[in-house]
Amino acid sequence: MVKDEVLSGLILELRRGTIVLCVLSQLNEPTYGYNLVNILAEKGINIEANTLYPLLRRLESQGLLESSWVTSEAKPRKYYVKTQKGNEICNALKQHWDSMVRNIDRLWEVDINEK
Amino acid sequence: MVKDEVLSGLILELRRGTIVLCVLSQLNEPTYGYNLVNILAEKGINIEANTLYPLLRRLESQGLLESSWVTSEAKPRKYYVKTQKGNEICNALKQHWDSMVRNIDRLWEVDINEK
DNA sequence: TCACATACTGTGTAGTATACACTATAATGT
DNA sequence: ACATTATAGTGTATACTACACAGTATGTGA
Repeated sequence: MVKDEVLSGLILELRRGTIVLCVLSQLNEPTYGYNLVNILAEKGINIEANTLYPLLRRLESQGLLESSWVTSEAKPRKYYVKTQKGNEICNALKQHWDSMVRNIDRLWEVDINEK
Repeated sequence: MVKDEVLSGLILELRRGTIVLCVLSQLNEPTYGYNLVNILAEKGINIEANTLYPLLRRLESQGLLESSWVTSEAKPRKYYVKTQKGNEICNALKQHWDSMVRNIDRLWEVDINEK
């Protein structure tokens, strides 16, 4: 069905951008990528590991996250955590998100003054 | 400030994808592009005309919209309206949007069972 | 009548991001 | 031994938005 293809493309686009918001929201505590995938999945947000890794690196290069390797555990893991800048941006982004959500909801309200 | 550049980039990405939803939501009645820009702007959603036009064409090529030129008025205008398929997809997308919004909201809830 | 703003649609290009397939390795369970 | 899971990484194709630019017609003020 072609309809489904179009729809899933649009859904893909919808998710886009929100992923950063999701990731940032969870990184108050140092967390490694693989774990983050699971945390988000539990909360209904599915993101592929190989989509997440480049994202984490990008956010780090933008100064929103900082990372450190921990080798004392069984497997070497790279822990990421929000920087102060990351925190500020996360908050600003969330605020923007909330207002976007309100605006979009309003689009479905019936306009009483129509015409 | 570099922070603002990063932030506006992320906001850009956040908007992305939602634009289709916004546009579809308003096309129950035949409307032309320029007018649609104004309608959305009134409702707090700003989109450049030259961003909208390619989008309308794309949605038409995907079968979600259909268009017709109206030349009887002062200026020739191209009116777009949702097709039935467009309507179905719009509804499905909105449903998906709502559940995404709920999931994301939940990310900010404090987890009582933490640890 | 000239200039300019505004209404209206269109196109081309660059930047950037996600998805997905693939590589790689070590531990753990069977 | 072998399969699976845990863990991180890279490269490429695809697709979209933003933005600058093009182009026409109408109305308006000087």
